[in-house]
Amino acid sequence: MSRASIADAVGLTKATVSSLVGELIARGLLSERGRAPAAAVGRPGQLVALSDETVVGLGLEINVDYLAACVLDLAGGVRFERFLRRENRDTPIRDVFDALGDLGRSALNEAEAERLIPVGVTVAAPGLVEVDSGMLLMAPNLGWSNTPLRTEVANRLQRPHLYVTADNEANLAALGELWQGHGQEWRDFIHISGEIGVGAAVVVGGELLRSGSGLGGELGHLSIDPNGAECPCGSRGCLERVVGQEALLKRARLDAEVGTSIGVPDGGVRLLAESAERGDQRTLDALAEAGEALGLACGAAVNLLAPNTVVLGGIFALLFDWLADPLREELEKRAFVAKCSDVAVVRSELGAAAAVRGAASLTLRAVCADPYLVGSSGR
Amino acid sequence: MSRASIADAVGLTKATVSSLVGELIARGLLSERGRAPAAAVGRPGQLVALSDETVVGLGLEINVDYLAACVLDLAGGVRFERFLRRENRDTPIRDVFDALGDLGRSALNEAEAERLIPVGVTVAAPGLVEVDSGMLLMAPNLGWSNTPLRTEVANRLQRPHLYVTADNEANLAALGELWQGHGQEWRDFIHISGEIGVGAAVVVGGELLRSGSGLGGELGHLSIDPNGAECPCGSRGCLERVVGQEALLKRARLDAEVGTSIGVPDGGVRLLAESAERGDQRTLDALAEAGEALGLACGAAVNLLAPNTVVLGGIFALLFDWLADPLREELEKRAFVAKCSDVAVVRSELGAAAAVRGAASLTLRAVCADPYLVGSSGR
DNA sequence: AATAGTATGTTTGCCAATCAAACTAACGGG
DNA sequence: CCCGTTAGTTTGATTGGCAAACATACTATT
Repeated sequence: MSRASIADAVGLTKATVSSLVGELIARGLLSERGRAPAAAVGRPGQLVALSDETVVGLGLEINVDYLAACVLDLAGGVRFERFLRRENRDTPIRDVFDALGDLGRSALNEAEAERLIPVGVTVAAPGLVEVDSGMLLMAPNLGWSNTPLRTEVANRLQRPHLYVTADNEANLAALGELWQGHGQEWRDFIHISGEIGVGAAVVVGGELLRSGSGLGGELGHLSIDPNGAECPCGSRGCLERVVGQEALLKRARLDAEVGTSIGVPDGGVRLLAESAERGDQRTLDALAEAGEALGLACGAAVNLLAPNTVVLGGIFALLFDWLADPLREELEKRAFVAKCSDVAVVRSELGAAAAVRGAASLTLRAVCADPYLVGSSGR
Repeated sequence: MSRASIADAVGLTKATVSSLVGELIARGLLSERGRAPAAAVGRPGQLVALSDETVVGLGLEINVDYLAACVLDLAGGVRFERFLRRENRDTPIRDVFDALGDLGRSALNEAEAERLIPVGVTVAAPGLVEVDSGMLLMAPNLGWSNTPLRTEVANRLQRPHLYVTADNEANLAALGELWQGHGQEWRDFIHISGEIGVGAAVVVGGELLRSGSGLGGELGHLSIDPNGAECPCGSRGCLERVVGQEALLKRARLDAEVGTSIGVPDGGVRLLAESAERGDQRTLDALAEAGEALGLACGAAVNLLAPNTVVLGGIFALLFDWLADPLREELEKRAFVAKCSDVAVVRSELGAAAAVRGAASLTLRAVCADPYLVGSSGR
């Protein structure tokens, strides 16, 4: 954008914008990018854009069956991204953190080798995270509880000046989709993260919904059949028992094979997708049922919140083709609201990468919100 | 509060607060109210409070079986409140508006007789309201659609300078509870309005959640039994078919009697409450079942949004004693989130009055947000 | 009763963010 | 080659808020 168009968009004067832009360029957050394509008449503007050669954010993710790291620059460029397939359930917690620390340090090293300045780190985890303290209070699918996520990670990165934040994986995935994917256009959407567990995050008006308690988003434990099978959570007929990765594998009778594929990238999902691709009936049935169950659950959420889009993320992004139609059909039936306004059901753009990307973006957003952070070493 | 404590609370200097308070007193929005009760040491502060003798807001409500009006002053005092029992379903729409107009005008007249200055009007209606245009797009329980709520009301009030707004009844009831009831303490709650239909509104962080489309809150059409009875909405097993006022009456076998009681204040609910009071088994069963169904539906909402409180409003406030226990029990079972943080289930403080109160408050909030509105005649 | 201590509210001068308006710069078209 | 048009900058004025000193009102101590 040119200075003039920025002034127009934010409602400040050209004069004010000019001086602010000047300051941000001096700090290296913005850079000039040639002239605008001379429109009709008048002097063409100087384009300014977020700089891609100064500040970067690091995102880290601990999930049940992988670790991930991602470095993003302000312009949205992915400067580093690596997934490390790894079963994190039955290994000692400190081994997991050691592995994540190694991954994070190598990401930082690569960034610094390119003369980029990391300004912060956000750690995503599949469970209930207390943002202020950086504690992972409870992660049922990981089997962890009361783990000091932030300090464990911070201690291993060897960058004491870096501010480390921790947040919930489902929330960060939605933010990833919001900032890196098409989220800005949707503005009101529900992002469903299918992994071993099933989570959801709600974006209203381009803003992530955060409850006071930091909990929420437990779509996986929505009861879709009040008299259905028992769930360890104490309820019956929970969505997760039908559409969670392990439930899907079991229902498709692929759970025997998956044992042999631990350590294979995208172990379980890959198996499911391949089996569906081959036209295996049991798999197709399981997926159709899952789509229907998701539709029922989404119906509840849509009736309550009336988003304009439902985004299928995580493993559901890979399985989208088999889930979408039954989901839409059920949603149409169940959601009163969907009769007045169209609700689109779409595949996540980032898939399993959404959460790390969101994590990396979150730190960068903090810089955008307060550019004085840069240079003043962390917070 | 004294000026000093305000300064402390909002983070401005005493100097700044002093000058702002001065301005607001000059405009008549604040007034001094004697000295503070000399605390320990030091000079006691001059108390200032929102003035109760200048500005008032008018709230109007159209519901299925009544009309209502309410005048509130800035201090939260109810200066006028009247409910008009009236069956609005099978009467001509213009008759309804005429009656509402009369009610509104008499409210304004009384306010003006007390030398109060009405600054705006908000109309609540049980259906989908497009706030910008003031259109009632659809009100299934009223049988109306595409009714120009705002202009119809504005034309009948004979106060062309007054700005009239229209909004959804469930939303306004939640705002009423937020601003006039205990909502400020809860901050994160779900307000359930039981009337002929069942609606819900969500408050997160002291802020009402509004979806972009203006829809949402259709808790009544949550499917609590995917294979249950058909609902006119096209789905099956909708909550409203079990807990809506007419469903309750039918299940309690009181629907024959209710015909004879049309025109009686609180017709249906009163009957239910009295019958339950008498210990009528069918009524008690119906209410227990309803509580259970509400618990299941709330479980879904709680899992997703993790509020700390669920407020039962509308007719559910009157029936609270019979609904609460089965509701809590079911919620406990169904809501994963409720296991980590306590979710209180409480009776609405304002009951059926919540929506008009919220409507009246909403206009006053507009004044608080922009005090320059006062005196500059409407907007 | 005088004095010290503490907290409230007001006055004063100052600063930084923003604006309006005039000005310079860059481009296309008659 | 000048004119209209739009982009960006310079200039001086306005303003919301701050810090610090002051006046005020009350309690506690001597």
